[in-house]
Order: sequence, then C-alpha cells, then structure tokens
Amino acid sequence: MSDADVKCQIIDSATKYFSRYGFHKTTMDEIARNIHKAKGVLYYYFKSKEELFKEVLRRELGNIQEALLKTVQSGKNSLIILSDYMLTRFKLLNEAVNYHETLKADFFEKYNFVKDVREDFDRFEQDQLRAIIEKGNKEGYLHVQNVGPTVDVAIMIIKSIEIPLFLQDKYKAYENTLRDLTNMITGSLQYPSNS
Amino acid sequence: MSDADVKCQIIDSATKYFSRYGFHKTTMDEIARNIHKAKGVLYYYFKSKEELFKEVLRRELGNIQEALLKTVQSGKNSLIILSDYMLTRFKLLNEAVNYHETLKADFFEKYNFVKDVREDFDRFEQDQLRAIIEKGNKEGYLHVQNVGPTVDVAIMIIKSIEIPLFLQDKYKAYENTLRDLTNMITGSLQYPSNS
DNA sequence: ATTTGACTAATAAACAATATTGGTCAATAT
DNA sequence: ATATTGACCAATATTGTTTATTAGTCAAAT
Repeated sequence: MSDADVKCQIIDSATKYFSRYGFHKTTMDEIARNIHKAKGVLYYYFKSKEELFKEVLRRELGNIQEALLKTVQSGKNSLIILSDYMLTRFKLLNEAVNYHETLKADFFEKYNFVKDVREDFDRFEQDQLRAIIEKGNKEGYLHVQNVGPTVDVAIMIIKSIEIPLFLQDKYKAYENTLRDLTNMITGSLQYPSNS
Repeated sequence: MSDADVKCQIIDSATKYFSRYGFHKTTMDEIARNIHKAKGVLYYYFKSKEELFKEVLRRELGNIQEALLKTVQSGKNSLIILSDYMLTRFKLLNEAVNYHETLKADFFEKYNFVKDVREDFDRFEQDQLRAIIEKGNKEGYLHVQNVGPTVDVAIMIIKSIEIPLFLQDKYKAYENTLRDLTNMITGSLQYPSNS
C-alpha cells in the first residue's frame, strides 16, 4: 500500500465521518478503524485532528472553486456569468456541510483554526467577482465605475446571506428570492451608477 | 402614585437593566429594587418576565418605527426616501441592544417568546418598503415591475446583514459598504428589469 | 386597587466523579 | 528509512449530585 493511497484513504474516511457527524462528534479512532488502521497512523500523515479537518475542508471548497472557475471561463457574456456564478455558488455551498460547520466560527470560538482556509476561499471569490466585472466592463455588458466597492457590496451580501441559508436551513425557502437577488445585482451593474 | 406611573417606572427600570445586562442576567428582584418596590408588584402589572421584556422590546422597536415613518413621510422623492430609510434603519437598529439579543432567537431556542414582536416589526418594514416603491413607481422615479419579489429581496438582504452587523459588531466596519449597498439597491430600481 | 414579603418550584451554578478521546512514543514490521 | 501499532497519558467532555439563585405565587396588609 503506497503512501499516497493511505493518505487518501484517511482523507476519504475523515470526509465521510466529518460530513456525517461534524468535527466534534467524530473521533480520530473512528476515522482510523474505518480503514482498518490504528489511530496512531493518522498522526503520521497529519499533525492533528484540526489539520485533518482543514484538509477535508480544503478539498470541499477546492471542488467548488473548480466548478466556479468553469462557470467564469465559460465564454458566455459577463451578465450570464455573474448570474451563473452567484446561483451555482449558493447551490454548491449549500451542499458543503463541512463548510457550514465552519460558519459557526464567527459565533463560537471553537472553530478559529479554519480561519486561513476560509480566507483563501474568500480571496478566491473576490478575485473572481472582480474579474467578471472587469471583463463585463471591457466588453460593454457592464458599466461599473468603482469596481472595488462594488465587489465589497457583493461579498458583504453573499457572506451575510450564507448564515440564514446554511445555518438556518433556509436554502429551499429562499431559492426563488435568491434568483431575484441575482437579477437585481446584475441589473444594477448594467447602468452607470449616479452616486 | 398612579397606576400608569408605576407601570412606567417598571418599564424604565426594566429597560435600563435589560439593556445593560441582557434578558437572562437581569433579575426581577433587581428591576423592582431599583424603584424601591417589592418584586411581587411587577407581577401585578406584567404576567411574567418574558412579557415585561416584550414590552421593553416593543417600545425600543416602536421608537424606531416612529423615526422611520418620519423618513417615509418626509415628502422627498422616493429614491432619497429609500436610501434614507435603509441607512437610518441600520443606524437605529444598531443601537437597539434588546433587539440584538432577540436576533439570537434564530440560533438558540431561548428567545422564541419574542417571535410575535419581531414579526410585527417585519410586517411594518415590508409595508413601508412596498409603499416607498409604489410611490416611486407612481411618481416616475422608480420602475419596478414586480413589487412583491423586489420587497422580498430587499427584506432578505437587510435581515441577513443584521446578523454580522449586530451580532458580530461589524457595523462600524461595514458602514461605508452599507452606503454602497444602498446606492446599488436604489440604482437597480430605477431601470426596468429585464429578467 | 396596590403593595408586600415570605414561600415554593424550577432553573442555573458549582462541584466532584467518571468516561472519552486527542495526541505521544517506544517498539515493531516492511 | 518508511509505515504502523497499541499501550499510555493528559486534557477535555460527560454525567450525576449538591447547592444557590431566581421566577412566579399568594395570603395578608395598606
């Protein structure tokens, strides 16, 4: 059994348990037993339970980033891209249960250790939104005068909405309104603002 | 000492302590002692601690509603009104510490008893936003085709943002972005949407 | 019609005893 | 050297028990 194989097995097993029971209710022993190994071996590949969780989270978010990149690079016009980006973003994150758990980090101190992974994702999103808007400006579909503040507003909105959406399970209830929100945002970026 | 006087004294005292220490950390005895009365008298005027808190909350929100109504009826054009409404709404609610506490109701079951007071306020806001938009449409400042969904979006945004703003104390940090958000929303309602 | 204050039942806080689990490491296997 | 084990320990979480606090009641007093 090669090194990479075992590490992967561990991550898969960890993903399974973390996703089902959450960080605090899964034990390292459980993760190890599931792949017929002793608990100690986990610490040969990962420094700690927290680092293992971070790896799982990194993959969860990594997959979403990949999907979002496809949307961004789809070659459609920026209005469609922005709309697609928002909607798939919410849809995919709604299924990212380990990410959901880390949202609690903002209320309870218990999850501070995932800060850097979340910040990476936040930076990614900022970059993508900025890129979409700048592309739209260049191609004439959008007329955003101050890109920075506009990105800030978008980020503020989507990060805020995550909480009711994922921590209070309102995704289904808000699905339609989410589409309207997306339309409103794309709509507002088509005309030069007068502020 | 007349009936109304004592009831007012109780509410004032309760407001003081609830505002400073929160619902769970203020005791009925404390509230009573502060006005040199025995605890029992509180139960002559209020059915329970929860009802007393609801009264305090009702007043806190009532004052804000009053101020918002003034904005709505200011006679300015709807673009300004909408903008003013949003900004004063956040500003005043940011100072409403008892309301902040009830926001936790969405995460912890402990505050469910304030549900009806909060719902009253939510209905008020929905009514105001609808009125502003309809007035704007009529006067030609706004061109909102589907008022209902637009109000829903606005409500979803402002209710969502409350959580980082008030429970995570980000009001100061978000103040500028909040202004940009307001501009974006008013901006998006000036042109007919194409969705 | 109000107010009191002693009283009770319910809730919370403090504490101790017990169990679980994250993490280490020397020994072992490959 | 690389990987794996499992006994071990310290830290954390869980459970149960005692004690203290407090919401709410009520008969008596004003």
